Amino acid sequence: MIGEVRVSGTSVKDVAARAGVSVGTVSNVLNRPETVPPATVVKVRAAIEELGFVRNDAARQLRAGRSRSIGLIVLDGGNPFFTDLARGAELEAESTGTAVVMGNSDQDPAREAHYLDLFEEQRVRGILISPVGEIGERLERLRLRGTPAVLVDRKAELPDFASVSVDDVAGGELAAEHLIGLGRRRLAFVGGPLGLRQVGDRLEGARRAARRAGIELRVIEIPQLTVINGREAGVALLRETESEWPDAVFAGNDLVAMGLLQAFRMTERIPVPERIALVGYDDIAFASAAVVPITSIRQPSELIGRTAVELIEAQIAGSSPIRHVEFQPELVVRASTIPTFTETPRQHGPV
Amino acid sequence: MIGEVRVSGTSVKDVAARAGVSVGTVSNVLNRPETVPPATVVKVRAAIEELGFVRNDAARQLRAGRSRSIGLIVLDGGNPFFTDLARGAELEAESTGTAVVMGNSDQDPAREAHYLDLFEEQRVRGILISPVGEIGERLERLRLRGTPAVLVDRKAELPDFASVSVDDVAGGELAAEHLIGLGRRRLAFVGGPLGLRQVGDRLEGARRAARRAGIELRVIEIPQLTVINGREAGVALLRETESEWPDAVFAGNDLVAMGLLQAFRMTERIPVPERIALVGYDDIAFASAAVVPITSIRQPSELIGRTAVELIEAQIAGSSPIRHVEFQPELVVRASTIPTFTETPRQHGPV
DNA sequence: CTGTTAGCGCTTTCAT
DNA sequence: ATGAAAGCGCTAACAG
Repeated sequence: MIGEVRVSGTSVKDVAARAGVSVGTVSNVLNRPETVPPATVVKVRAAIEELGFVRNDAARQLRAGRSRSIGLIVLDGGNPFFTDLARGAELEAESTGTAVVMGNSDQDPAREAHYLDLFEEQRVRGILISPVGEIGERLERLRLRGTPAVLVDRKAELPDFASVSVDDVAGGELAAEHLIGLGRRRLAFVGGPLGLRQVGDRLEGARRAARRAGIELRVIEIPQLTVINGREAGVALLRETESEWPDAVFAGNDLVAMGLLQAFRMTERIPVPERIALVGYDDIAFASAAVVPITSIRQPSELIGRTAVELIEAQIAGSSPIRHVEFQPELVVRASTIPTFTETPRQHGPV
Repeated sequence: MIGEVRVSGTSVKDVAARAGVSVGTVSNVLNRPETVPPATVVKVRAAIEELGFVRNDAARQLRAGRSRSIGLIVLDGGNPFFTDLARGAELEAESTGTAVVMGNSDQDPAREAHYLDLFEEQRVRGILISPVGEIGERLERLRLRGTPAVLVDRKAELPDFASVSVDDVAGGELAAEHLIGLGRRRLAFVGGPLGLRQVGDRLEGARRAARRAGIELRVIEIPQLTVINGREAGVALLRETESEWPDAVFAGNDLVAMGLLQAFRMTERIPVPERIALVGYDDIAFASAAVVPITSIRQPSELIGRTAVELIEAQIAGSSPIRHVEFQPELVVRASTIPTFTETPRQHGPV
């Protein structure tokens, strides 16, 4: 039924015995084969093969003091924005033989703390985190104990913290200016929680643009940036008398925009963009494939991931002149704001 | 600039010294506080706090012989199907204090092997894998050395292998029967690589249904099940003379279906489903939000993940009566096959 | 109830 | 070029 299962694995000692050499030599074959005579290498490799020896990483790490992984904590594992970011981080880390392990906080501070503890216990090389709340202090303690961290998708408040962010205020302005430039006058922002920096900043940017144009900006807060919450907000909105409706909505991210779109198109039949124009955020691959392709604010997700890993490595090397990188977002116009706009697929990315 | 960084962390020994107890007691406070007098616990906890002690997981694992993680290897980290599956696995694992670490093989056997090696070196509790090719032998060796594995999204060929799968042949039949039932007579299957079991099975199911109905099924193979490949296949298809076009396409998964849809709607203006009907596979959340909501074959992705973790745990416990679980897929009809169909959002799932 | 100790498997001096 | 031995930090068995 279940077959022979060797409970305790074979160790370097067994390999050494089998090959008729010492454990030191086995270790050398494993880590610096060039320092060992070819004949010995062959012998040892054969023994490894015969015994089915597999190096115990825990022992290795214990000895080394640090693991060869980088921890990544994201706000929403299901959001393609973070998936893309993670892939960028992986690609960058791969080149130095480092693995990226991802944890999903789901915007829950407790889960966030849990992963922080876990990663610290694992002695990861560094932590990339898109934080839920204020964790400067926690990260500072971490650093003092030897685990560097880099904030991703959020600018560091504390001076000596590395971070890779995108200017969300500018992004919010881009979105609102685009809508206002289109002649829209009844703007609404749908997103949340507003306490989340990214969301707050995007709203702030939109507010500035609205103020400049002398128009109002209605704020509809939702608990999370998800399709479901977007759809619910959309349904609720449509229950109001039509004269109350906005003529343009800026969604906190593309998932919310997709939810709103579903509500507008399904529950009722509100033409987008004719009756209500819609702008999302992140430019995830699926935004261009939506019922109505969604105008969005693009963030260089993969690049953010890559850069964050670079900053970690720089911090480890201790030769870090760059402490903070901020990218600029970019407006990508599609049919959800301009009716006759020819749908264009996303230019880059693997999808 | 970078502040004091304590290179070597504090250990149980330091904590013991600080608290004026022995290391054994510290360990007891950490692992079995109920066996230690409250006063001592307080003292030790205070010392831990003051020293900023963080348990070294590598040492713990070395001692324990196994880690508290489960490895998951997926074919496509960007595919929401696998994201959902991973979340199911995490939720299930969480209850026993186990972490799930995910590796993305991207359908590359080399990357797959890499993660397999990595996970084995890490002495994970078990491995969940959606394999690229035939790896029965490799998994058998793994099991012999003490690491159980469960195939996910694929039925095990070898008798004594646990697996959690969905009947892809039945899924393919469902899709094709639906299209045929709608009166379509020129069917095409777009997907690949055909060597990938899931893809091959879905095609096989479609073939059976077609044969039964006495109609042809054209096969268009693409290198990967991605939006890009789907789009390219769609564009190529439309370059043929119109009389050659199929009137119904069954896509290997929803990503491919979305790509095809983009091609049909953008490059040219082919009405879906009037001119060409379209069925996808997986029923990812985004399928219902597509330009034309996509009819799809639903797989219980989260449940697959949960179940796989259960099977691993059962295997570890050695009390496993169930070795193989197979779920049945389900047809979800949307506008991409029935023109007047009222768009329905996905009923379940968090998005 | 608490302290002492052996040892998990590996790497890395230090000798030979 | 290779071998012997120390020690990374933790836990559990055993002794007191």
